[in-house]
Amino acid sequence: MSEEKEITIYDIAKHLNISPTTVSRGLKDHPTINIKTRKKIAEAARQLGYRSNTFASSLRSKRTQTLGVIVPRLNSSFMSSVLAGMENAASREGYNLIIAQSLEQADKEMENVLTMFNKRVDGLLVSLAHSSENVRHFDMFFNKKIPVIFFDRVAPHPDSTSIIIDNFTAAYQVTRHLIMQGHKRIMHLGGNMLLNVYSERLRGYKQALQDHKLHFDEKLVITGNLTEECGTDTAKQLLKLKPKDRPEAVFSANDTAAVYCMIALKNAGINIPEDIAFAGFNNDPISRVIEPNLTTVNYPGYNMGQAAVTSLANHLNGDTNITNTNTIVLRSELIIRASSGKRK
Amino acid sequence: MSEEKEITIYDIAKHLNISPTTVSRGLKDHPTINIKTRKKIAEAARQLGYRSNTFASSLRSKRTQTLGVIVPRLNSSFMSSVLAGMENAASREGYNLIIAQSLEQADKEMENVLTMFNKRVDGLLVSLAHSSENVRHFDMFFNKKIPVIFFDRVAPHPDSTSIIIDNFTAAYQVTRHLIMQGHKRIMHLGGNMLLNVYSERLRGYKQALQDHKLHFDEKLVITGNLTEECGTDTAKQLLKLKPKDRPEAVFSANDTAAVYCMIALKNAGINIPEDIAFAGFNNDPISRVIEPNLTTVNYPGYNMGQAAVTSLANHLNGDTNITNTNTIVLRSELIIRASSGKRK
DNA sequence: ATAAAAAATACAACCGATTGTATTTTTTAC
DNA sequence: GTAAAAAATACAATCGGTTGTATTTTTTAT
Repeated sequence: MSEEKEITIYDIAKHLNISPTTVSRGLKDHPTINIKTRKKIAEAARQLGYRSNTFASSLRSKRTQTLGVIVPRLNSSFMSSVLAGMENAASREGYNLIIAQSLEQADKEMENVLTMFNKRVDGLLVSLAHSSENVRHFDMFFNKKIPVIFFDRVAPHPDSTSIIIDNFTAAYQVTRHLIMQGHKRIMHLGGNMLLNVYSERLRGYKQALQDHKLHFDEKLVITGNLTEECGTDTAKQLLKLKPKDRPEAVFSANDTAAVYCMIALKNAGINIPEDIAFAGFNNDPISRVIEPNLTTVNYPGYNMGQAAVTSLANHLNGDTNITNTNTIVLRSELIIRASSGKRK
Repeated sequence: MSEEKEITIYDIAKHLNISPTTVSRGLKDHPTINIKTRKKIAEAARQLGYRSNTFASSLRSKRTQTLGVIVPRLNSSFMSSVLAGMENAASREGYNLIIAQSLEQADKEMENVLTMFNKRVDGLLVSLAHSSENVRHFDMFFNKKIPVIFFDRVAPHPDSTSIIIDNFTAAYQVTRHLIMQGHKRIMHLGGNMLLNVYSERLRGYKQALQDHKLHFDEKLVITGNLTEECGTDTAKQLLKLKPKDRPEAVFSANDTAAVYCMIALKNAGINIPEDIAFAGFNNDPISRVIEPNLTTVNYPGYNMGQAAVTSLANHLNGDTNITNTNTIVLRSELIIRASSGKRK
């Protein structure tokens, strides 16, 4: 049963004493091949353990049944959900995923794009790196009309579709919720404002303040990289202030920073939410472990991954044409937990 | 700038008036090609908008520069670290990753194996599904001498290498630590004992008890799927017992179950570690958020991913021969935190 | 200056399937 | 029975790199 050598159509041809052409056509049920011959070929193929060589055939055809995925980092709770959803949909649609990470670096992202291009992926799914200031490195895809879908961290481009949540509205709702809970001086801890996700959240925050006649104070907006350290540092800043100068609530653009900020404040004896309320973004697992549990926005990563791949696959199958679709907005939801409770 | 026709090495050759062979070798920095020629080729390639045709290349070289990865689930903290490490190493070694998840189902795993086989991956990296009772479905790889590396959830096989941590010793250390803290009746919350990782941890637990002259009580071993729910359920069981019958400490085979068990117990007014101490496994982010912080074992996922890919790549490059390597054991470490403190 | 060694480049076969065209075989029509 | 039409099969070029070996060019040694 051990097969040392790869079986080719030539082996089948020799075995049946017919030509390779007939075998090739027979294997794909070409109508000019006698039906009895086709049966014999199929039988021989199975018997000999033949498997088609996709490279040889792809040399001509164009499709690889492979999708490229480029993400900033693989190891975040959100991204791993996205990938799980993508893999699930891809598997269902008969595609494979080639995955690469940009590590937030624009040059690595460019490199990844090139690799995907050379690998002849049928389509590309991208969440942009921090340092990607434009999307010109995707032009090779656009020029060749290979579909590109941006998700989460997107950039507007006429030839591509974006899949996002409504960050503006989500942030608006978070902020409004905090306001409704009686908090007036609300701080926003945001990310890199060059990225749509963070700038939109800031915009939602501002709009909510304005709509509720609250003064927008520039000093209450801090931007950082939203890591653990960033959260801890923010806590340090807060602790330097006199208690009465401290904001009454903090709306962080992600859960990680919120949680580590909370931990540091709690260690300093500050009560949450009585002294300072908190809200985050993403609905990471840690948001349900921190005490008090963190109010946050559920970010449908799994669905986003599925949606992205499904759209792409439909486009490639010709079922729908994605070039007419500019943006797909997924539903997110505010999850209210104890951290955003009322003031004492 | 729009390129209708694909540029090939023949076009570059003609353009520079040299042979296609030289172009081919020049493009991959073959040392026998003059460095000035290489530069000229690279320049011409960029100018003409050349992209390598991987099909043609794979057809001839029989190598796809692609590694297959099959994991139970993509969206866990540990697995996403592993993948990040794998991607990092793969990128460095010039390989791409095709990733699929088995969702813990043996039949899905078999399907994935077949896909990877037909995609002609150069090697396979696998963490086994819960329900995989044997590894016969990998025989097509073994027969063809395509290297397979198992990591984390492994099965012994003469033709493959396993990359693991020393689960036995790690569990031994956790248990010993709990004993040293003064805990005597220690419960073990374990996973599917058909999997090496969980059976080894149980073994380490037992051995530590024995070495410290503690009686092993079968009733103190519970097995489950180690999910949040499993943790919560375990807490319910514990709460049903009379306080004096409760174990003094719980050693859970992962952090998720430990943390959710702790949360449920805390909600019921039980103090940790004064009433019951806890220790987990994996060093998930949640272990540093739960209060008290969870004593656990740091599981070097990122390193494991890197090590797996690096070994595979070295083997494929012929640098080392992996068939002589049975097992690679990575260092793990006990991380002592407050949850395993002394009894009141 | 010349032979030997090393470096650089070229030749040509090859990987395995596809496809337009040619050839052979079978069927149909008269 | 024979020519024309239809069906079935075969030939040979092709896709675009790769690679062992041969050839040419350059460098080194004597």
